Amino acid sequence: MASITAPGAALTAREEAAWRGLRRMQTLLAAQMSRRLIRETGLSEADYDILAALHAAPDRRLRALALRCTVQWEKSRLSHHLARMQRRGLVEREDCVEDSRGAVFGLTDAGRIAVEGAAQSRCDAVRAFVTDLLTPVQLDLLAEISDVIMRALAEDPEHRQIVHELASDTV
Amino acid sequence: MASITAPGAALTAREEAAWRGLRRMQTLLAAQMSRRLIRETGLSEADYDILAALHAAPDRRLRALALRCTVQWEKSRLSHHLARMQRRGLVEREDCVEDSRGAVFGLTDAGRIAVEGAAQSRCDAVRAFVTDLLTPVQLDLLAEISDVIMRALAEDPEHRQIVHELASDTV
DNA sequence: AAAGATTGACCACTCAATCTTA
DNA sequence: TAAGATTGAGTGGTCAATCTTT
Repeated sequence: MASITAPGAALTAREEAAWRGLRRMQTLLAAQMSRRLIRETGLSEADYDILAALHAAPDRRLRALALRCTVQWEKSRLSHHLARMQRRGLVEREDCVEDSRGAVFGLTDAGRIAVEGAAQSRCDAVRAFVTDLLTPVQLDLLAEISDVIMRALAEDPEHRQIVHELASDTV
Repeated sequence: MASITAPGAALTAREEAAWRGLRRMQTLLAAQMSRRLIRETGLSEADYDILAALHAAPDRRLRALALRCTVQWEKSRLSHHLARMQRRGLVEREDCVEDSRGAVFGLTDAGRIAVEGAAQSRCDAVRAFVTDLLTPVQLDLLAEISDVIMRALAEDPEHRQIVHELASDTV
């Protein structure tokens, strides 16, 4: 349905089904996962990603740059998000000693408690909506498919800049 | 990495890999696809979904309600988005004759031209980033996986309301 | 000049409240 | 009162411009 007269060649039914299915699943999954986690833990997935990265770091503190490599966000997004998390008391900002241009962010006690409390919820949610539903074979295949697509995206000129930006760092 | 002490049971490496892979792929894919389509066609994916639905409709016009069933959006999102598209001259709003509460939206000439011009770009982009990269077997499996997850999401109480809202309509 | 980071304007989405008609 | 739709406030994201340090 809804296949407009495509001069070259339209998507086959198989392609359309795979693409529409992927899109709808992705949207719904993200929306519901997000609502559930926020309700149960007070943290968004974005919050969790940041806090988990800090939690795993040597001294529970990381440079903004290192965080950016981990979560792979635009730098302005990271900046805005960290500012909001700081206001909520989840992280704290310090100056960077080895490079005064830099910024270092550390977990506050509240942040540590929040992320530790959220870990189980997240795990349960992932199980309920993804991993428990698929056979081991499907699970591996899904990882493989994601990987193939990711690789292609990484080669797209659009993405090159970001990769390049990040590549020039010492993490 | 970043697996915080989970009391119950943490995700296995296999699960983490599949989940993280899926999330990152999904984010990157959406972002790049979106940038590419906007650059090439001036339409976002959301725009395209709406215009394609209208284009496929009997008289190139649909009630907001029918549109909502097709794209499965929150009603406020649809309302805001249609208002913006109307401002851009892509759709036009009329009153609904059989139910004065309703709203009917139709394609403008500009809208028709835009969506017809975008069809090929969209098709190429889907091919380049998804369907060309996968074997037929992977493609079918991907559709199947999406379907399984969608089904589970649809059973979640969170989603029930939306389904119920939409179910009470005559499309 | 280039790199690390921040800022402000703007856009899109969600939630809850509202308005109108059935 | 409930259904179809709109509205406004609040949140999170992008882009481009900026500031400071290297």
